[in-house]
Amino acid sequence: MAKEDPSLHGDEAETGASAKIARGPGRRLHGAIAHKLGTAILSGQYAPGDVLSGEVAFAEELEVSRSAYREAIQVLTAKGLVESRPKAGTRVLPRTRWNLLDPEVLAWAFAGEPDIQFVRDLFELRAIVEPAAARLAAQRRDKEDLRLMKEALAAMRRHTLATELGRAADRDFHNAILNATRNDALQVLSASIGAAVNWTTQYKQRARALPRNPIPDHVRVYDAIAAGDTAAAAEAMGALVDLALEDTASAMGG
Amino acid sequence: MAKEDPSLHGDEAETGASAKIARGPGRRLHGAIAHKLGTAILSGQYAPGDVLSGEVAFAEELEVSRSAYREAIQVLTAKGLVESRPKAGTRVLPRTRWNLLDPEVLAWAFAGEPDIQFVRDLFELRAIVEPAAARLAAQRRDKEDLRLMKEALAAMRRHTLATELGRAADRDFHNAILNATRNDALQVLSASIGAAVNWTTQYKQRARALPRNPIPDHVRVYDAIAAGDTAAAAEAMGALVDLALEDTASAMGG
DNA sequence: TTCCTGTAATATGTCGGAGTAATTCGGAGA
DNA sequence: TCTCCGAATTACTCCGACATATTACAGGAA
Repeated sequence: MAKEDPSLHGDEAETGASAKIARGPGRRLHGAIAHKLGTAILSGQYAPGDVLSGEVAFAEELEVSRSAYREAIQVLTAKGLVESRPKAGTRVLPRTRWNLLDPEVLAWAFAGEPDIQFVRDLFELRAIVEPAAARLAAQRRDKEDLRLMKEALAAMRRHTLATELGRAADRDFHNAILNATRNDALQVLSASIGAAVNWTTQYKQRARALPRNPIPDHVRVYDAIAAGDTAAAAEAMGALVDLALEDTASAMGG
Repeated sequence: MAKEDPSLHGDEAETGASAKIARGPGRRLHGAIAHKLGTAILSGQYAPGDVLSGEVAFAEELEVSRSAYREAIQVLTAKGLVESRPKAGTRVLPRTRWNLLDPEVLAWAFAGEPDIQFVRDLFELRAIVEPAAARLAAQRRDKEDLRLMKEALAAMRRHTLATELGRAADRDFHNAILNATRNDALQVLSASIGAAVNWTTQYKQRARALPRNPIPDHVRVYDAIAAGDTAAAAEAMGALVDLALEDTASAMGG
């Protein structure tokens, strides 16, 4: 088994052979353990049905207390990744039980090499949800919503998408649209997917610099929403996500 | 899974002095605490920004050990409901941070009197996602998928929706459709929403007996998927969820 | 007033042990 | 030989006390 400690932290002084857990400044110990186990499960290192070696054995191996290990297991259980029962141990649940839309699970899924099929699924879901969100936004937006969108759009123009500020403005733009839908469930879902999908942006940028100027497409979405044109808003947003899909697909070689 | 509500609310003789936790046979202690706190938060008993009284104080009040309390807090933290920092206590996070699509959070939201607006949001999301799922299913289904749908449909005819067996067949039908989409993310999302929405079925039935025969509408969906007619499948499924929405809305007085 | 620093309050991490539930395996009966 | 049943084993579950780390807050200095 690979003893690789993927980017937890390099500031580990000792050269221990054990897979010791090093926690960063902000990160809590059980959080670090949960991250380690979560990424291991999401990356397929543990298959569904596998049992994580006993509580005491595992805690010993990681050189942490059983309490810390247990709290980490609680987190994984809460996300539907594992289930632990007396005598039987802690087993990895089938994939259908996982809360794949949980932001943290999504982050774990993208921590290593993301599964192409899963990325495709997410884009597909996004292509379903985002245009519908734009349609609702076109129905329900008020002046304040439009002001926020316009502001974000201006910021996107000033800084390009190549800068962190520009990407933040992009997120602001989409958040403003989601906010205008007045639908909490939709908002949470879309934010999760959006964050995960944006994780793939790094791949995109690695492949080649920004493939084209995305501003006009954003403006089209804004105009349609401002005009209250539901069909046009959905159509324009659909084009926007299709664009992102193409770029990412070509960058990932899918 | 159909988990019966162990109803740890009603069977409490004591009045007010101590909010003692009574856990059912299968339920673990920290699970019961998480359920109690989760429903309290979802029902608005704790507003975002409120701090849950100190760890020791709270554990004492509930007459449980700190370990059990802390593990419960880990669960809530994992679902984005709360955040705890040293000295500052455990605070309820703003609603936008909650994982509203988590099955357990959804269950908590529907444990008491469900928020009308939230129910409406969920139905809206369902009306977006399910037709799209049917469209994908029409594209990608194979013979095995169709066989499962047909089987579920037959079971729905035999038992009516008034029986538990009939409702199980209804779930099977929808699950078969989701399965045919070959999209894990979509599947998880739709299953969560579907389960939550079906929770409202009890309200529906309380208002009046089945308002109309839903079988023909299901058959329309099946026929469209079997024929590979994407547009018809989406349209038929849209009609189905609209029907459910109307029934529930009138039953809830919304 | 503003900034800094020290302290107290509170959550986090650790430990070992008792309790409990479920799997497993052996034995009895058919 | 097969099935059923009970007891031992085993691993999770819960507990309470102790040690540590972090940080909000207050009080003093510039």
